[in-house]
Amino acid sequence: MKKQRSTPRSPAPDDGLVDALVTSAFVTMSIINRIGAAHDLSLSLIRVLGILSDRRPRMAELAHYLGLEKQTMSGLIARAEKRGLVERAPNADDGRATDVFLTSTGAKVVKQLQVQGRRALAPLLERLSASERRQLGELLRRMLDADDAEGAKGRASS
Amino acid sequence: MKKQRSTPRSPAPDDGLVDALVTSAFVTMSIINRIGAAHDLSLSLIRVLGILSDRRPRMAELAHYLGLEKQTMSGLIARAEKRGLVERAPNADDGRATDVFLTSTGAKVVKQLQVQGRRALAPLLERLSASERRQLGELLRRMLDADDAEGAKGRASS
DNA sequence: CAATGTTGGTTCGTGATGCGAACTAATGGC
DNA sequence: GCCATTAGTTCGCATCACGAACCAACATTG
Repeated sequence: MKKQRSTPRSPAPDDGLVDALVTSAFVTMSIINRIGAAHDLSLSLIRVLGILSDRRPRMAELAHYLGLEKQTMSGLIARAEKRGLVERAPNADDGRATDVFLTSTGAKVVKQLQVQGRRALAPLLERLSASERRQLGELLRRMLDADDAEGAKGRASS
Repeated sequence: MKKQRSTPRSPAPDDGLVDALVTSAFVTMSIINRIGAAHDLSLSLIRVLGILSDRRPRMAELAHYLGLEKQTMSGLIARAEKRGLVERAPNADDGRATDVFLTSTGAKVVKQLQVQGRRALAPLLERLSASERRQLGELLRRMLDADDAEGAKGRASS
C-alpha cells in the first residue's frame, strides 16, 4: 500500500491531514456558499466584499487578491455596483486607476454575512471543547500565517 | 463593538476561529482550484470525481452530495462523459435511475489530482511540527466527523 | 517635449456553471 | 388500470471566468 520506499524517513502520515483539510474546506465553502446564495452572492463576490470591508483597493489589486483576471473583476464589480453594493471612484494619485469601496448597503450586507456565517458554523465548532477550539484556531493561524499576505490567492507556487 | 449584551455568558471568542477556518477554506480551495484549472476541471467536477473514486452513486445522490440540483448534475456529468472521465449506466434495481462511475482515465486523473494536491498543500503543512499536524488532523476530523455523512453538502442547517 | 513602451480598465465573444420551468419515463400505491 | 411520485433530461437565462483586442493615462527614453 505505501510506496514511500525512497524516503523512508519522511513518509506521508499527512495524508489524513490533507484529507481532513480538504474536506473541511469543502464543507466550509459549502456553508458559505449557501449563505451567499440566500443573498444572491457568489463566492467570489463574497470574498470581494470581505476584502472591501477592510480596504479600498484598486481593481487590479482586487483581481490579484482573488487570483482572477482583471476583466473578470470588471464584470464582477460592474454587477455589484449595479446592485448598489459597491462603488467606483477614480484614484487620486493615478489617473488610470479606479478605487473600489463598499456602499453603506454593502457594508450592511457584509455584517449580515458575518453574523450568519458564525451562526452557521457554530454547530461544527460546538463539537469541540473550548480549549480544543482555541487550539484549532491557533494551529490554523500558524499554518496560514504569512500566507494570506501574498501567497494565498491562487498563485502559491507559480 | 461587542453586541453580546443579551447573552453575557456565551460570548464569541470563536470569532477568531471562524475567521481562521474561513480563511483556510479559501486558501485551500484556491490551491485546489488552481490544480483543477491545470486539468480543466472545475471545483464541482473535482468533487464529483473524488466521490466517484469511492462509490458508484446515482445522479440524484451525486447532486445531493454536492448540494446541487439534478439538472446541474446532468450537465456536469454529460460534459465529463464527453471527455471520457466518467460513464453512465442504467441502474439494475430501478429503471429510472442512472449510475455514474469513473472510467479508467477518470481514475488516473483522480490519482494525479491527489498527488498534486498533497504536494501543493505540503508547504502549508510544513509550517507545523509533526505533532502539531497530528493534532490538527485530529481536531478537524473530530469537528467534521458525523458531518460528511449527511450534513455537509450544503444543507447543514436547513 | 515628442515618441515609445508599459500599466490600469473596459469591451467583446466564448465556454462552463447553476438554476427554474417544463417535459418524459419508470415506479409505487390504490 | 389510474394517479401521484420520483429520476433524469432538455431548454432558456444569468453569472462567472478567460483570451483577445482596445483606449487612456502614466513612465521612459531620446
